[in-house]
Amino acid sequence: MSADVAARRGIPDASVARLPGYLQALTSLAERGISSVSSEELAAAAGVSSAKLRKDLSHLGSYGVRGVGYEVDRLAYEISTALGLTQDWPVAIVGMGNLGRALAAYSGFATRGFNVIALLDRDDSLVGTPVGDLAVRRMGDLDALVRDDRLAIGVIATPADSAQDVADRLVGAGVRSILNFAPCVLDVPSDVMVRKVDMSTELQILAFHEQRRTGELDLTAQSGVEGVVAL
Amino acid sequence: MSADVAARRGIPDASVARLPGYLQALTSLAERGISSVSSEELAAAAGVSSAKLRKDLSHLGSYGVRGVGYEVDRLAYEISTALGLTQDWPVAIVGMGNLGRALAAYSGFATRGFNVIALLDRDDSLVGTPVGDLAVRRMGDLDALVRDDRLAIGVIATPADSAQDVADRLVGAGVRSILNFAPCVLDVPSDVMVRKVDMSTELQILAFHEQRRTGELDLTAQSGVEGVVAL
DNA sequence: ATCTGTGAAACGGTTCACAGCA
DNA sequence: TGCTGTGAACCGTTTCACAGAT
Repeated sequence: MSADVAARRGIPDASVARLPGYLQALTSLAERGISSVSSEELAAAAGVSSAKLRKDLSHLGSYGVRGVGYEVDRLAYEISTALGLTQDWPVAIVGMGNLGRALAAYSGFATRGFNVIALLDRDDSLVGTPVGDLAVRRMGDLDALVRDDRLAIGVIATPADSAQDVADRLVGAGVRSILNFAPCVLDVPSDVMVRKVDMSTELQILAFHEQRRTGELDLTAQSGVEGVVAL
Repeated sequence: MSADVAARRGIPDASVARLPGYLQALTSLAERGISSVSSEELAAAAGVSSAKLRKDLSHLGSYGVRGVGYEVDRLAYEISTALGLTQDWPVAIVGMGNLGRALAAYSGFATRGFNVIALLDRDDSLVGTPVGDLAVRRMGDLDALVRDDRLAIGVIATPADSAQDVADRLVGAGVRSILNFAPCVLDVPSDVMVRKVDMSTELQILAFHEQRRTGELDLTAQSGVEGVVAL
């Protein structure tokens, strides 16, 4: 009755999220002149278990050779194809503060499949300022970018309080994939995909574990105690 | 027989990862003068389902009132305590390239529970350069930072090829929590926690879904076809 | 009447263990 | 023999649905 996930070209989300890591590891292996890997070796390089790696790759097809392993170049090509990186995706970065400028200068974008075609800022006094190879443009240019340059992905690098407004403009212009660096939740239509990157969140998760670790010393003495509340 | 996870103060990883989001939402509500929320409202503000929110909060304790909801300040305090944000965590950023400088200038750190106490770079010619309030220091200062300033969290903002070396030095100095912005896997002892933030990975995940979407048009005509391979 | 807190069911993802192929 | 590809068991997470508190 319900649409079978695997049947409709469906790779599980968790697998998709790991494919870039495999691609990174494969690229690194290729640079070192290695042309063939076992699932064990590639898994170690990507920081996952070999069973997980094999299961992930099985969703793409059968590109390994039993008893031998995977050909590095071939597998890298297949993963690139699965991720849609055989074409270059035009990206626009919105918000030219510290973070936005750092992202604009980041060479990792161009490395694999992405092309920063525009830098935008809501503040018209910044418009025209050169940042790297590009000049800052105004938000109003968004529609033209989507129409003429097939802009597909927007990166929000603004403060939290203008992020929703920027998201609305991106969506209005036809962008349906957003990478959000602002520390807030974006409200977008259900057909728009948002991924969030937030360093405070990551640090807070680290803090949780760090705190647990240092607090452990006091607890080992009296095990089983549950009702200890600090107040 | 096996140690019960929940009994030993164990909050599930998935819940911990969402607590910062709840805290963000609560802070935002508090700023708007709202002092009480239902699980439904808070869940909407944090972008999750209300059932998930309630289950997450239930791991911290019973801080809501049935028939009423949660007191904003109280819940924010409880989550802060659970995350270990009642104390300020000293953080060092390693790598003073574009990204490192942007992170150093990022005000979001100080906002909640973190204090950037040092900026480091392997390149001694950068040592002494002022970046914001701080001057760049040499890697050799790490031991002193851990010993004298209780440095607990290291942020790696170097290129990929020096990230492992930096991680080794951080671990050697006694840092056991690392936030890695370099696009590579770090090899560290099992008691060291690493979290990775990688914008290329995030963009590649977006590209996958974007590609799926545009490819969909061709597939809708002939449903159920599985063996279509682009080669 | 309302909304939290939570067992129980359903789901998705991971790990196991081995059949299948070179 | 060696390593991939995969059904089946397992485990953590999410969702459901309602008992319990105010």
